[in-house]
Amino acid sequence: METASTQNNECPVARTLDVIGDRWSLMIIRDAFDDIRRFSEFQKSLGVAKNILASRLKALVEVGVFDVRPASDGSAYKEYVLTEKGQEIFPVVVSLRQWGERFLFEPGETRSVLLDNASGQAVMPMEVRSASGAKLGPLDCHRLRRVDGES
Amino acid sequence: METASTQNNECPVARTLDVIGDRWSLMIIRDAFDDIRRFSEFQKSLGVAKNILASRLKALVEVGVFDVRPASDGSAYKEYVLTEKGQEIFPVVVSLRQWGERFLFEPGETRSVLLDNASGQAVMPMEVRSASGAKLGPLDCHRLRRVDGES
DNA sequence: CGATCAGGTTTTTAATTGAAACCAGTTTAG
DNA sequence: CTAAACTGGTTTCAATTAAAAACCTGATCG
Repeated sequence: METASTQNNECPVARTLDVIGDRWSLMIIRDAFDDIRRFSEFQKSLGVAKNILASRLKALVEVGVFDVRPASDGSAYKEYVLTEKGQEIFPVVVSLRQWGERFLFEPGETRSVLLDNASGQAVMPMEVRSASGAKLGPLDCHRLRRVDGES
Repeated sequence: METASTQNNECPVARTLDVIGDRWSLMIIRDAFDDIRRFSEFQKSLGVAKNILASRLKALVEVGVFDVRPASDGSAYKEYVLTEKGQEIFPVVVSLRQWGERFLFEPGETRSVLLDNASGQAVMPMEVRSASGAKLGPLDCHRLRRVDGES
């Protein structure tokens, strides 16, 4: 599944894409945020071939994004639930969603929107911010190669 | 390139992944945020086959993420620069990066980090927020199907 | 003028995807 | 209690896609 070129890459973006960056993984995770847990539910929702779904779920479990556990309804079947690591993908999915909402829909076109349960209002657009809270664009940042844990 | 199943999907996440959700597109865009502009620079940075790079750049230009224009150094060659639509992918790339930094590196391992030019400090972790500014987790939100522009 | 470089395209081969059939264990309906 | 249907897959095979390498055209450099 992983390519040797990106696997040991020191760029975190590359590593992330290697783990969850294929066509279906992020769709599966999106569904999981919508409380889908069982194989057949994922398959119905996504329309993906069962062999592909099986291989993706297996990979996502191996990498620690999902846990497999007995179904909560007491049946003998399994369910796939996001680990904390998986839940923390939420900002990625929301930023993908917001970009699509803004640039990929015609005015008047039907779409699904993400609402805050408490207020019923749409969530805020996500922004990159500096330590002091200022909004940062791509030109306000730079990458630096660094060893973690250095003094 | 696009699948019929996701193309007319009303889920913005699905549409976004259809446009920029393949193995290389987001890597190309990440490089663009790092001021890479020319074909040969992308190729050298990514190590991707030239035909794949060419097809991705072409698709990304068609979809309005990149503009092609004459090289800024006055030579007869081209360069690929992000449109506004492309620049707005920044939050997606940063959230991918931050997830990878947090979950995909061992302590002490070399990585690249993203710093604010002004302060030299790392950027803040991205968060999903409600209209009132409260941090929202996946359980605090729900999706709703809606027609845009309704009164 | 010849060599080299930028920016691809074409060809060929390898890997991945997806559809469909199949299958074992589980649950439900009668 | 038994047959039918459902769950969660695996296997097989055809078709699509990706990747490597060779090739090509025009631009630039020496």
